Amino acid sequence: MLDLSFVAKNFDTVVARLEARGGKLDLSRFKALFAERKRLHVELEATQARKNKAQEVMKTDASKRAELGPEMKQLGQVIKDLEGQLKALEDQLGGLMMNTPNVPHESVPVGASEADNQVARTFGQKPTFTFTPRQHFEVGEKLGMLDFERAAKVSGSRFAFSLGALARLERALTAFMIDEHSKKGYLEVLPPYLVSRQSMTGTGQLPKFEDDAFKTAGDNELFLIPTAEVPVTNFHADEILEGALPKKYCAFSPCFRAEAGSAGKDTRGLIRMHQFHKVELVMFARPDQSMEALEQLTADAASILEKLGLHHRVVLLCTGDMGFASTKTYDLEVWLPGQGAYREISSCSCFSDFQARRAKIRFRPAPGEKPQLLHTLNGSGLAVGRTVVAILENFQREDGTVKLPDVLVPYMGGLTELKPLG
RNA sequence: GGACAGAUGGCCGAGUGGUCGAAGGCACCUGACUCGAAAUCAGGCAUACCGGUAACGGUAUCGUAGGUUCGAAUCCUACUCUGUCCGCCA
Repeated sequence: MLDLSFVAKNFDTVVARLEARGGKLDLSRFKALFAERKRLHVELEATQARKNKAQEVMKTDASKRAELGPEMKQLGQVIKDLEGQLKALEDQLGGLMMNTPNVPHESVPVGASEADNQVARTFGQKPTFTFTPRQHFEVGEKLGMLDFERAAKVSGSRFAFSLGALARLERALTAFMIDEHSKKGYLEVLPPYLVSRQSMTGTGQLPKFEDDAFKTAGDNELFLIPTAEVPVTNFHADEILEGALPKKYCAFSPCFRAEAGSAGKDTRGLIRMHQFHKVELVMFARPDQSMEALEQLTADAASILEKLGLHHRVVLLCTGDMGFASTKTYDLEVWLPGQGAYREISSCSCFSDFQARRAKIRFRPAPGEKPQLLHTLNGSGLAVGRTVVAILENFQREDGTVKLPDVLVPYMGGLTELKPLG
């Protein structure tokens, strides 16, 4: 959520920068609502002050109580009315702001769609093949290790069974990623996979994107996490962090997404699932250091791809392609030779104080100083399922086997390649 | 699922319907003492908004939402959360 008074003071600038995101956003009511809120607020306070003065008299002079009583009661009613009006206004204003995305950072290129994103850097080169590389689902099915048909029978579309060494590969990748990040000072966290409405609101998934989430039926409403970002960022909700920043966490979790609105997209394979695994990096940083933190976090995520030997590029998203809560985002896009395309495997974002304001996460700049909102960041480090995809497509051989990256061999119990299940 | 207890400032914790924005302690800040530190002593120290250059003044906030009352941290109702015990359970 944006800061109300900041928006009020810099209205034209804020609107201009939000419009760079594209889409429709109507803030025309903002100014009128804000002014009316202020007027009501002043009036309410003046009335309350009058009542408090009279109250003071009654407190010391009991004889006036009977005399002033009825008038006080009436004043009380006026105050209640004003409070009601004020609350209605604040609800409207709040609703407006809850559905308003973050302001893009000045270093973000203005653009309408992913076509306007900028490639910041590239690692490695496209591998060459002496045969036509297959898509990952063909490789997986040929190995007998990937089963979409039975998953459809059991759960429906956008689910998969992994079997044998491929299932193990997913587990190995997870352990590898967490070990690498732990070495760099990220504290491993195993978070809850179900969270409250409040937590989903804190990180910005709600109220605007409720359709994208799975939630439990029944009285105890809980949401299946779409990413570990939600529980791990909210880990520090309503807190004042006293220690050194940035604080760094990494968390493995399954992620659940309804994928409403992506019907027809990536219908084959593991790219877009209702359930997938992800190792997430989360940082809490000082506002004056959050941009450096984003560079660091992005580099830390990319280092996994480097160690796996996967060709990829780092893309700076333009204003039109960023997520709702983000002020600046880098995507890591890995090369998939089977698809002949770069695909997102990690998204690293700085949210400035947008999430911190919603979730009330603050820090104390120095002992004795006032707490202030900090900046939150996160990024995938990496999406595990898509990493499996990348390995299958990049390291496949003509005979259908797949060479495993050297760094994973210890995690695979010495296994160096995937061979068809016998 | 059943029974009971609780929710107060950064933390702990006291609190009688008006004298409570709230005792006391810890932490923190400033000063004194000291070569320096510790200890000790003195003072300061909640947040947000409004007005004011400022000093300062005003308003709200004691889990959340309501209610009673001229007046609520204090009484009533509902809700949420936490703790303890019992049951069930990986």
